[in-house]
Amino acid sequence: MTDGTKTTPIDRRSFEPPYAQLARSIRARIGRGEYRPGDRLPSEAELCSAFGVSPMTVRRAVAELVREDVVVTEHGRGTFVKAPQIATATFDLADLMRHLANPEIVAHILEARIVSAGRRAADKLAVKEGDHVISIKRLLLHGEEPVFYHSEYLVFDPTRPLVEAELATTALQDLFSGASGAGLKYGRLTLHASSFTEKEAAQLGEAPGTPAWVLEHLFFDFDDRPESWGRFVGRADRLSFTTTVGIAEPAGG
Amino acid sequence: MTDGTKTTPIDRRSFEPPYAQLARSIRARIGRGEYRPGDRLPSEAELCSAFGVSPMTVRRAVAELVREDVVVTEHGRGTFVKAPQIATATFDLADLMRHLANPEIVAHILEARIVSAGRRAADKLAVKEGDHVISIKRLLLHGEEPVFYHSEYLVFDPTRPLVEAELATTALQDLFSGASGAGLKYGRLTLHASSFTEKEAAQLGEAPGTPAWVLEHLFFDFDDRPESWGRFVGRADRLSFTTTVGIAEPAGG
DNA sequence: TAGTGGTCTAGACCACTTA
DNA sequence: AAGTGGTCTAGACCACTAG
Repeated sequence: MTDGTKTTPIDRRSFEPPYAQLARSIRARIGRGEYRPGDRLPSEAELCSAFGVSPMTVRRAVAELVREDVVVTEHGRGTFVKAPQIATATFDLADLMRHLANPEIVAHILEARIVSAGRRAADKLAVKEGDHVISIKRLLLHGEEPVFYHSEYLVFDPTRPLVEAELATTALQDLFSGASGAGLKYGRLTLHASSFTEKEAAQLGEAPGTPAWVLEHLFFDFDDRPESWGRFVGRADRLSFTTTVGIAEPAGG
Repeated sequence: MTDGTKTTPIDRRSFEPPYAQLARSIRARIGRGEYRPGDRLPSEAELCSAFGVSPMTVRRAVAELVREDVVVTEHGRGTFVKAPQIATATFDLADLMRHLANPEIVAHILEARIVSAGRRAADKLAVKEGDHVISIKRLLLHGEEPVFYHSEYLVFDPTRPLVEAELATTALQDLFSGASGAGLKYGRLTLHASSFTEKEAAQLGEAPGTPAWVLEHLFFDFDDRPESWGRFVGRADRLSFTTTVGIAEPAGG
């Protein structure tokens, strides 16, 4: 560094690769406040000579910090430390998964039959209202206690293999990890804050109007045709989504 | 490729760098179903010779697809196409930002004064119950219409510069982009599905019990001390979070 | 013009998997 | 042993920014 502050050297015998050590070292200096929001980091050339690594290695370390939203690079000017921002936070369904991946939770099929598509299902699945679709209702149980209600509609097409796979999916893990999705190209997920309908409340043994999460999913095949549409519904107060912006871990390294 | 299928060659005069062209090309092949979930991609060496680029360039392209959760690499085995997974979806606050970054929306300060910390605020801010803290209440208005209510508590410490910066923050943009956060190291954000309290409902002109989003935020300084704790509250039915898993865009390239 | 990040090359060595 | 991804080197040229 140009300021003469000691830098932790790279340990080439470590299991941790140099780019990761370097990223951790810079992250720690920011975390200790040695570089403050708005400050410019040493240039890549300086970092190269300070740590004795090649440019590509430095770039990889910096790229990692950029992904973490801890610094921002400006072409021709330098790399600058960012203040933690609410705006760029992301929440991931891992929180939901921790909740549901519990092996004690099982998916119980309440109903699986052919029905006439209602207006909304027909719209989502790009079929005509009244056309046959497959309806599957599941209850996700933790022991005796229902925790999520799942309602799903599948396009009724004997030439498509999705249905069998879906019906076989009683293990919740598969439902989420896409085991039945080998014929699917992409899906759109929407997270709503809502409250239980009468029907949902009855299934879950809750009061209608209780705050609820709704995770809606719509999957498409490789011809961009909708294949399935459904929603998970569960009590709001048992689940929240948490994330961190800025440098989460206490300063070290 | 080994199967003899035509590959789009790299255009070196394009504004789009080779690694991006290559990533797009592979993504398109997956999107067209030429590589299906579970299939192995050509090895990096094969991609190098097929596209006439160096190993690092191939790796960067593949790394991009890994980040997108479209493929997974397995050391010593190969790179494999993944089925779209619910489990790995992430939602980002950009949706909320689009909602709030509207220049017509302004933050109106309802109240800013020194109060005694209640139990919850004291706990979050690591002060004693009854200690002085600064309370700020804001109403986020779209024209005449209130859309979000914001309640925030700041540690009362004249040696800390945060307070002035926070009070000056009437522009909502700053509140989110961390303009007042130059002295902050990190923050924890939590997203709840909930419903309006009496007080919130009154402020927003809604009925108590209406479904609502709550975005809670807790920020720490460079000594890992809590600095501010607060929450945004808004109607649930005006906002949802959407994301995509798998290959979103129609096949091309 | 000098300094910065952005990209790429053409190899190298290693660790892991499979046969 | 052969093939795969994981990492790194030591440069190169370019585009952008600033004085």
